[in-house]
Amino acid sequence: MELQEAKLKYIQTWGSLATNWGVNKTMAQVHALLLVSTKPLSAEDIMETLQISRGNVNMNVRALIDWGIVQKEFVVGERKEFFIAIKDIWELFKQIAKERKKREIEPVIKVLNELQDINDDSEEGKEFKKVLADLSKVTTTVNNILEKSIRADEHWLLSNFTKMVKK
Amino acid sequence: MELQEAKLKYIQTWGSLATNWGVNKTMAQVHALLLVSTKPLSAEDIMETLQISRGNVNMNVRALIDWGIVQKEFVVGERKEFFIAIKDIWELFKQIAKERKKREIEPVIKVLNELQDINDDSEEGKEFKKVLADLSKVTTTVNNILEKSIRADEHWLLSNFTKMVKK
DNA sequence: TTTTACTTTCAATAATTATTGAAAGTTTAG
DNA sequence: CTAAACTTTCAATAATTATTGAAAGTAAAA
Repeated sequence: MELQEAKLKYIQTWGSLATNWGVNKTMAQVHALLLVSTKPLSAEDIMETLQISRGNVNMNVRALIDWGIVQKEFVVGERKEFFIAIKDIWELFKQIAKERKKREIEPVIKVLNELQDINDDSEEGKEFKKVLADLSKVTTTVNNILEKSIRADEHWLLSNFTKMVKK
Repeated sequence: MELQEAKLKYIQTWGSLATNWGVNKTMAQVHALLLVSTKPLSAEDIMETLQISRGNVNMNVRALIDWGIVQKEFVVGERKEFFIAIKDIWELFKQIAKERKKREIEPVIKVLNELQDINDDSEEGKEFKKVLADLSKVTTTVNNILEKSIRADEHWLLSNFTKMVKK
């Protein structure tokens, strides 16, 4: 397979996989494009390669910057902005873990806590409390693992994960 | 807070949280409803409680069964079908892990493997191969953890997770 | 200051995804 | 067998989400 062909295939595929996990297709493609680009890209570069509008590029690049996985970069002699993606994949993994924790896990923990105090001692009430408590336990455990992963360095992560899997 | 109020709030909240992670709102609500119900529910029960159509109930219950987290149950003397959700939260967690692994992680690994053999020894080619290799490494590691978790019993999971977090 | 080169915003529109509900299909009872 | 009680399907429609593109905003250059 040729390099350019492989890159395009990667970008396309990443986009369609993303939709399976509820991620905007274009956002995934922009990220994939920046990830495999050897040089910083401008909004125009992205527009051309992905055949999308200026507004769309702006929105999605902004979202990626919000996720902390893309950064602005200034090129000497150029007035416009360029963008690059974090290339260190473990760093990328940690950054995504951090954001998902904040956006997805923490709100769940908050809600579960709010629901805890129920004034009901019936059998049904007890069962409901049990379900809530169990959900809390799993969620908190997942949260703690993410927390730890985010703070860890690559070596710790790999060795722990590997240890876990081997045992 | 009263029990019924809390249950409804839980069902509602679960639905809106779900949309943040790309899960169909109704599907999440149906699951939440079955999870906190002390008895099996019929399609009609679900229709009434969530105020949705028969077709919608059928589609979403089917999807939940597909995910392996809801089961059909037959009630003596009743002709129609009833549904119950897996109540063991660790079992639920494992089942979801299993399905996500199959639906989301494995396709990624497949694509990354397909892209590996590129005929290009330029600097750019090497960099692209490096990105692919790194993506493979992270994905495979995550896959292995899920694999192990799925096969583990609750005690193993908890103790390992806890150990991991404490260290 | 004015012009130029850009970025951002957002109402309109397109594309996608979810939902309805009635008709068709299936199974059990009589 | 036929009728009744149920489940499933799916075309039509509603709701949601993504995208466009032109206008407004901003900042550097002249």
